[in-house]
Amino acid sequence: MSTHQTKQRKAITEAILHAPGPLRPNEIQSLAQEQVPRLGIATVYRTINLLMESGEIQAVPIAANDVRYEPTGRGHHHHFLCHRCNTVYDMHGCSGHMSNMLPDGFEMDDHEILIHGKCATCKESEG
Amino acid sequence: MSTHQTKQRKAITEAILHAPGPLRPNEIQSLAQEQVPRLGIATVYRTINLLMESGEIQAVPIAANDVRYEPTGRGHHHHFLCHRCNTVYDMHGCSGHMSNMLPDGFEMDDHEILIHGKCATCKESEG
DNA sequence: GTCGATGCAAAAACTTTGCATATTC
DNA sequence: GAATATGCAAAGTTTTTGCATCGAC
Repeated sequence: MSTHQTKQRKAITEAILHAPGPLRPNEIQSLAQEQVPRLGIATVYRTINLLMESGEIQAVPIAANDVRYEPTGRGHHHHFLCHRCNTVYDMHGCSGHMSNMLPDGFEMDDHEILIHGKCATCKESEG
Repeated sequence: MSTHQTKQRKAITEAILHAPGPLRPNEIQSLAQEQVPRLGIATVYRTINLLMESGEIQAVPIAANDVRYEPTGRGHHHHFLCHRCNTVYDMHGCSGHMSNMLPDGFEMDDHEILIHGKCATCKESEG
């Protein structure tokens, strides 16, 4: 199965690529609608699933009923969730010592870290 | 608002408490139905939300459309998701050096780590 | 007996699918 | 022109809410 390059797919891919952190499906739709106003949510979900299967993006589970999507290929990084503004930020500089937690006989492929707290912007505005 | 002690709430709480790792709502229902066969899913969700508000349990986001719930008070620990059997295991022994990733001006409250891989049972059975 | 909790069913929210039309190659 | 992609609407899922009844205190 080959795929066609459409303005919808381009707008969706670029929205995800240019975002500073992972986005929710409805956020992806809103951003992509700046390029394609009539873009439907079904196309967003279909495109998300295609991009997931092709490995171009990945899901970032943040909380109950809150999954966001980000491009693969930003290098190894982790995430910060601000509990005031609900933004997820990318963080770099993982020290990587995880294997001491691994139970005997378990095999690790990957790991993800989510830090919870308050971001600099929210700290400033609220003290 | 005070709360009543009911066999439903007891069964749900005990299902979560006695599980070896975090559970999905439908898994909680199935387990609790061993004590209360007519237990409805609405009661499960209502109880999950109550227990979350009171801080007795917490959500563990695992993947898109996969949140599980576990008791607080198991001490600091993290999770392992087996991609063969889809079980989530608790892991202890976090080394805890996260702050080197924290951007300037950000404040960290907590962190969670999810390791992906293959568990010992699946490794044995599949090689 | 009062107030909170439950079960069921309806509603809301989120995600996927079917299908006629439109777009890409 | 053939094959894929889209938008819309309908169907599936998951989670929440309304309400009459039941159960705890």
